[in-house]
Amino acid sequence: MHEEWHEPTREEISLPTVLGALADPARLALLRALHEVGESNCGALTTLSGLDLSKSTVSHHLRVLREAGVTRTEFVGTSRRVSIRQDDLEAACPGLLHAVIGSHVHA
Amino acid sequence: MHEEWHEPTREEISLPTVLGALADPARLALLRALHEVGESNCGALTTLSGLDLSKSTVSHHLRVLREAGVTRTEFVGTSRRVSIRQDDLEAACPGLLHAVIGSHVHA
DNA sequence: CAAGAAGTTCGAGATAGATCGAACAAGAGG
DNA sequence: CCTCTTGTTCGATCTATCTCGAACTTCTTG
Repeated sequence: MHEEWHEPTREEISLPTVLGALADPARLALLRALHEVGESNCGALTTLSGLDLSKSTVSHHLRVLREAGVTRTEFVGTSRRVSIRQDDLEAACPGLLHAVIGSHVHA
Repeated sequence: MHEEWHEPTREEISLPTVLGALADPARLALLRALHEVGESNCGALTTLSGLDLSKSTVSHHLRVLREAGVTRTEFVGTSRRVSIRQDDLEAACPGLLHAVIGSHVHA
């Protein structure tokens, strides 16, 4: 099979859900790493973000981001290409991504 | 007693905590009502926001907002004056409040 | 002072979330 | 075909969150 997963359409993106997805240090770290590098696969992203979490946990976090509409995930062989849905996010929650990514507040 | 509660200083405000505080429809509704009216007390805020929640639940949500550094709460007799810490929030998480309050994404 | 009004706190119940290891699926390479 | 690499899914566990009603604290007011 491996039909793509369900990712919300731009109109389906909901602010509380997005905020919930971002309200976790691990996911924030993943998102920032992703923003720096543009796009990446799960393993590289884990390393890049400096997280010490199991594969399954990272997979879980990436799923939360994906299902909130924050990221896009494409199949590339046995790997995945993850990227930020910048345009959709900007349309749904103007300014939010920038505020979160660019913030100097950490941890 | 009734010394004021502990509210985080501007420097203590953390992005994940703020995002967590905002990642709830009820708190988002309270915050929007608060933003419209400038400042208010708990009861009026409950009415204004159109929420159908018990006093204790609203008290809980306002506590989460307060402890995240999003709102300020002052004692006024037996009532409370709640307001948004706009400056501190803008300093700690630039653009975030505006992105969240001004968003056209609902529910 | 007695009543009432405004909130808080506590304890309980239910639901959601984070994390892991083990088992699984599927492409890539020899 | 066998094995390695990448991720996903499942089940379990632990912790946090939402919600309420009941009891309490403090002011305010008759």
